[in-house]
Amino acid sequence: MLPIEEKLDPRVKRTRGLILGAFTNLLAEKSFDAISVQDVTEKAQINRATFYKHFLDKYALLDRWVEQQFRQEIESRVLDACHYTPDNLRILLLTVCEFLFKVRTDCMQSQRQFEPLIEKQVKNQVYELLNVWLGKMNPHLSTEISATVAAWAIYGLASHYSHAKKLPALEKFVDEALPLVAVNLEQFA
Amino acid sequence: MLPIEEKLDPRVKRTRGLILGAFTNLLAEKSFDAISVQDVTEKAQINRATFYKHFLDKYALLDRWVEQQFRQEIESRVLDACHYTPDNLRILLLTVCEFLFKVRTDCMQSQRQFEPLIEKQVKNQVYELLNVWLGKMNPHLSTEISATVAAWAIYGLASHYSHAKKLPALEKFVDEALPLVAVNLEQFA
DNA sequence: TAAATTATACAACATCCGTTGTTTATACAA
DNA sequence: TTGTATAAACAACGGATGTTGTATAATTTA
Repeated sequence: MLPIEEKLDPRVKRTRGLILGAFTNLLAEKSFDAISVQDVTEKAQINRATFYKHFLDKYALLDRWVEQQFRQEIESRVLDACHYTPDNLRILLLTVCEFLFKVRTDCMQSQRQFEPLIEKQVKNQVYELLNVWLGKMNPHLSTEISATVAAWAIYGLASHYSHAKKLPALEKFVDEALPLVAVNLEQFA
Repeated sequence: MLPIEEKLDPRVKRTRGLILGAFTNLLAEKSFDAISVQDVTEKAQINRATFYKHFLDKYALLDRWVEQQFRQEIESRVLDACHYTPDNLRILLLTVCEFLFKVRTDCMQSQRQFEPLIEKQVKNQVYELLNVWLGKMNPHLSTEISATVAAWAIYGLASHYSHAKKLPALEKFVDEALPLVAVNLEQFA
C-alpha cells in the first residue's frame, strides 16, 4: 500500500520530479482542462515523448499528484498511525473538507476531469484508513460496508461543503455533520 | 427540474434521436473511452459538425444518456411520485444497485470517464429525490446534510456492490446495508 | 575502466478534436 | 404558397494527442 521507495535511476527520479513540479506550477495558473501535455513538458524542459514513458496521459499525472498531496495531509496529522476515536474521525472529516477547499480555490476549478480524479483518490485513501481503524477495533466484524458508507459520506460532506455558495464556518458544519457519519461506526466501539 | 418538453423542430428531435440511438448501440460494442465523436456521427449518419450543435462533447452526450436511462428507472417504479417509507428507501437502493450492475455489464466498462459521469447523474437524481421525500416529512428541518450523506452512501453502496468480485445475493446485501442509510433519516420521521 | 543497459532527445506520423464559413434543405408562419 | 428562419451537410483549418524509430547521453554493472 505504501509507495515503495524503490531504488530509481536518478534520471527517472529527476524527470518525474520535473514533471510533477511543472504540473504543480501550471495548476496555479490554469485550469486542469486547459493544461496540455505540451504545456507540462515545455515547462519541465522535457521531451513530450518522455512524458509518455512515465505517465499514461495527463489524467494519470493528476492522479499521482493528488495521491501525493492528500497523503501528505493525512501523514502530517498522523492519522495513518493512530486508531479510531470520535475526535480522530472529526479530524479526518476536517482534513478532507480543508483539502477540497484548498484544491478548489488554489487550482482554478475545472469540472469535467478534475473533480472525479480528486474524488477517486481521496475516497480511496479515506476508505483504506477507515478499514484499518475499524479492523483494529473489532476484528470479528466485517468492515467493508461500514467503511464504504463512511468514506462516501465523508467525501460527500466535504464536497458539499466546498461547493456551498456561502460557506458556513467549517467548525459549525463539521459539528452538525459528524454525528451522521459516526453513528454508523458505533457498532464497532 | 423536469426536462421541459419544448416544442422542438422535428429536425432537431430526429437528429438528437439518431445521436442517442447510435450512442446506445456503440456502447454495446465498445467502451466509452473507445468511442469517438466520429464513431457516433458515422453510425448516426450525421455530419460531425452537427453533433457539436447539440452536445458540447462526448461527455455531455453520456451525461444526457445516463440522465434519461436512470430517470426511466426511477419513474418506472413511481419513486418520483411517492413519499418516504423504509420500504421505498429499500426500493431506491435496489434500483441504484441494479442500474449500476446493468450498466456495468451491458456497456463494456471503461474507467476513466465513464463512471464519474454515471455517478454524478445518478447521485444528483437520488439527492433531489431524497430532498423531496424529507421535505415532505418535516418541513422545519434542514434536509441538505442528511440528503447529502444518504445520497452518497446509497451510491457508494451500489458502486461497492457492482464492483464486488463475487457478488452476494443482492437482497442479502441490501438487507445488511440499508440500516446504515436509514439511521440517518429517522430524525425526520 | 569498458561494456551493457536504459533514459532522454528529436522528428515525423496518423488520428481525433473543436471550430468556422458556406451552401443546401427543411420547417413554419403570414 | 411564398418568404423567412434555421437546421444540417460539407470542407477545411490549426492544434493536441499518442505512437514509433533512431540517435545520443547518462547510469549501472562487471
